[in-house]
Amino acid sequence: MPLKNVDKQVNFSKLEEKILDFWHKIDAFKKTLDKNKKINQFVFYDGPPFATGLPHYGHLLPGTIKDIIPRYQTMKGKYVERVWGWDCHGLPVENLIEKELNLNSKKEIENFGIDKFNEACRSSVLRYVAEWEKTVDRMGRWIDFKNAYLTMNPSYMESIWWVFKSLWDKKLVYEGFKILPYCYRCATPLSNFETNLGYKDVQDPAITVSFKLKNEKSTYVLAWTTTPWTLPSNLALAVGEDIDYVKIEDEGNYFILAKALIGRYYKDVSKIKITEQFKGKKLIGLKYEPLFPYFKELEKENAFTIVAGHHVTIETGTGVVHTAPGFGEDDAEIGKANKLPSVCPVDEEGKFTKEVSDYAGINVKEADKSIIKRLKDEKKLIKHETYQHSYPHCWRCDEPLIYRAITSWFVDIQKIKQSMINANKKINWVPEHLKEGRFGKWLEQAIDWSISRNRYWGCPIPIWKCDKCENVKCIGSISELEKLSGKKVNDLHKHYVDPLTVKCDKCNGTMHRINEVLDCWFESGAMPYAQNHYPFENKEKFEKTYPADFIAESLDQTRGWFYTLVVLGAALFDKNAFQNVVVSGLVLAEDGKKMSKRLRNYPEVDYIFDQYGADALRLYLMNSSLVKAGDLFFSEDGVKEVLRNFHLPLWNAYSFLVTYSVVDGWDPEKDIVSEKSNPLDIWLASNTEKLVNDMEKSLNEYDLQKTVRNLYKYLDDLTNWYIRRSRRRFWKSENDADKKQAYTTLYQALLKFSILACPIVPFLTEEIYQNLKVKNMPETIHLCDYPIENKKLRNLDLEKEMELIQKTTEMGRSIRAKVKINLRRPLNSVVLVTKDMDEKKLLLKMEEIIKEELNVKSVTYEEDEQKLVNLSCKANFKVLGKKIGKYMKQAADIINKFTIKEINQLENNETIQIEIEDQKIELTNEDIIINREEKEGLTVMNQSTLTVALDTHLTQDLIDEGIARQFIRHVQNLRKDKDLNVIDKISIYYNESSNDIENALKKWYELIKQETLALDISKNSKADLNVNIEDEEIKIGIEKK
RNA sequence: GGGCCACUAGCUCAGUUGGUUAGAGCGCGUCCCUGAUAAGGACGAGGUCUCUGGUUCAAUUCCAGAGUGGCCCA
Repeated sequence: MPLKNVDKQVNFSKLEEKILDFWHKIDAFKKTLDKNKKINQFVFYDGPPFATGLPHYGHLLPGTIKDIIPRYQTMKGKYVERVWGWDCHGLPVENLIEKELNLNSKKEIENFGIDKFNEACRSSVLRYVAEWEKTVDRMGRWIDFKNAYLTMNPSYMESIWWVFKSLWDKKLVYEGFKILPYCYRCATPLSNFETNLGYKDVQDPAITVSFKLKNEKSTYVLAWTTTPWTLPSNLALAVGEDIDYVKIEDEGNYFILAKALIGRYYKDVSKIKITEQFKGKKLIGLKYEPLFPYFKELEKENAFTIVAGHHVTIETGTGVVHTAPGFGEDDAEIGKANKLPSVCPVDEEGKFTKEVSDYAGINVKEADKSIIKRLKDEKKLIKHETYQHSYPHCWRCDEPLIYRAITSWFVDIQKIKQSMINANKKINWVPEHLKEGRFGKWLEQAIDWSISRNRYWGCPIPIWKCDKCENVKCIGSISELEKLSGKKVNDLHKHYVDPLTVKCDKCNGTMHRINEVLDCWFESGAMPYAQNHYPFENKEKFEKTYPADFIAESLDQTRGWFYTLVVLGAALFDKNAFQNVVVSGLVLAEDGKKMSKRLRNYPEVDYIFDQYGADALRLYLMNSSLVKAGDLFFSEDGVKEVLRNFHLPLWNAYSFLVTYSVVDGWDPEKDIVSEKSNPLDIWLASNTEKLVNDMEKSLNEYDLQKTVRNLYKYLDDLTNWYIRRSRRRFWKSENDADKKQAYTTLYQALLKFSILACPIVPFLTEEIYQNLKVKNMPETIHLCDYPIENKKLRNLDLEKEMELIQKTTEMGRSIRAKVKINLRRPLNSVVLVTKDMDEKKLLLKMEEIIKEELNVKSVTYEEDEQKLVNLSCKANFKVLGKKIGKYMKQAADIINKFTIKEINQLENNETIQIEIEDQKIELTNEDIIINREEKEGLTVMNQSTLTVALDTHLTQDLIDEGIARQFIRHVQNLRKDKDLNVIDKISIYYNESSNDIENALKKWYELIKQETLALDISKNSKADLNVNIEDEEIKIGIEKK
């Protein structure tokens, strides 16, 4: 069947919607999966997003990458299962439900009922699924939503238990006290990645208080803190061993502080009396009186002592650090090192406990003020300031975090760190620097992973503890729990499993589950196992699909999913969970700020789809450093540009083929010819194979930016060289052999290009394919095999030749521009000057193209370039530098002064000897670079060995032909203005004109008729359009016949 | 405070064994071309390759330090 005519006025967005319908109708995605089912797997894992928000560019970006690579691999014959996943658990969901149910604390949740709360979470966690599916579908991403894994499914959670138990059995889980950032409103510790979400600049009170030394008269050590509420828990003071301290006398009292910080407390340093100066070492071991009475008795246990601390600096405060081991990481470490006790008199909700009797029940932050007031009254407050610093806040409720000792469950990262580092060595990171850089560094300094959360909607930690004895049991499956509890278990959520008790096998006591649920990152990291319900089901399948060949997410997952995948992979199997990872960067708004709904500083995703389509967005995102973890300022103009630079040229090339083939009745079913004799055709075919090669290379390297650029480059060659050069071959009226070859070539090029580009721009290429495909070709482009380079079609010489011709004609055009002779006016000849015989041979071969491109009657060759250019030379630094090293500079000076004679000698492969500091250096042709500079006043251009000169001498014939050509052009414009078809015949009219024009028209009468499809040309008053030919106004007009 | 990345034309970015005329696209200016093209092309202006040191015959490139920005960690 001949090709179907296409609409030149194309709406790409509408077209995409049509294609989407088509895919749905034929179930295209499924067919591409079935094609390679179960053979040759290429394993892809999808990282689960939360469905609590709507998808945005930050999702579409990795989503596009996650679509392109699997599409490509599918076309390479791989079976690429793509199953979606939803992250269901965790604080984001809880937070949302709390707001909706107007619950403001853990107590309120518990009063409300954990069961009701959890069910509320369950029922609304998937609220935006429909929107997600719609958007993901619209962007052209193929992925299976129907079988999506849910982290809240019992089977998924059971696998999580198995994972946990495996870690437990390997002794990789322990319970410990850790100082953790803690949100008292949410009553839960936060993971380190969560903490980091909420750093804010805030002002806190900063007070300096005095600690009275024991056994020394009126002597006080000054310490500084921004958390006054931790002072009741003070158990030590830390000093730097090598820091200089001074004792100062001030109105009968003595104060000790770091020498470097005196200025903070005394404006006039000259007036103060320093009575002593010493290193911090001297202070260590001294005892002081507790500031508050609450833990006085701990003095027996070594509290209230001055100790050494590595973290002490003279950056802030007094150089003495107040130490409360229950409330700071450094403090806790110091406490451990000095065998200090630890106290933590603050409850879950951030209120002081009974131990601190005066403030019991008061929120610690609120207690700050009265603590300060009391210290002031007791004259222990030396200074009260406000301090601005960056302090973490809860990312969900905005309350300031506090640091406190918490019972928490940990994964012992230290034990498996080496395995993680080894696993990382096997991972191919794109971009590469992440491997040893950000991710590698992160692994090296990884601390133990706190995996317990004191929350509700999550996977319960499967640990049961005995009420009476120390016995602890980890349960790793539903059946084990059923057996031990004697109850049927259908659901593993907290409100189902917490009531289940187990009889202690050591003391006959009752074992209850511990309170905590798992960090939801643990669940997403366990996705390779849990999505298959491994090891309870799908053992074989799992083994075949682990590790993944490919994953892609954005940079923020370095500490998230990438990390947890690596941790669990290393812990369970001593393996890397994925082999290749493409890391995408951040999509920022055009103003360089974060995209913000509130600021409306970016166009909505749907708007972009409607206006420009998904292909344009995909290309735009892929053709940026986003695909190498770089940032991008999203710009609507950028998307629009894609339409201009990719869609339209491709569409025009396609519609060009279709338009003419329809006119000629050319039919790809019957009229494909195998022979190619025109160099342009051979070149295009070769160039297409080059593209095949380039695409394969860049896609195998996961370099999407390069991939897109390959396409752009090819498209430019196709439209601006091949088609432009070949136009006439398509509209010559005889249906000769050359024309058939041209159709065949362009057809094949467009078809192959479409197939090559279809993983990246799946819609546009499908549309083109649907028209181009013939019998026995797959029903969708995405079922095609990805092309393999056909080396037989490659013609490297020709590729080079064509480059030379392009260069030559560019130079010629540039000369025309310079001397202001436009291309329409023919010239007698172009003179090509080259000494390079190979080059000359090529030029000879392509003479026809050169003549046409430059509109000259003949091409002549010249060897003596010195008529046209001045020769000079300089050293070839790269070559010569390697040979002679430090003599380079002097050699360069000598070479610069070489005369024509010496240059010629070298050019004729003779050698020249020069001498530098008694060193004899032999110079050859290779060691210099010859510069050619066009002689002034000549119409000449030079690039390396090739010089192009135009003979600008005009004859009457040339002038006449130029006139005729201009006349033709005006007529063609008229045809276009009047929307004539390319086959419509016309009559041409013109009015009175000078003899010059008259003569030219007469002389070129036949040419004009032929070019414009005119039946006749006559003087007629119907001519009404003013045009300018050779500075003369005439009127012309046409009429359709 | 530490780590990673970036810094190249007005804007967005390429630029690998270090080699002397540093590129592309967009934008701007001038011109050309238009029988595939809501286009296309040519030419031009526009660069201390962030700065300072070092290594080297030679540094945009390698090293060290500084600055600015982004991200991450604390």
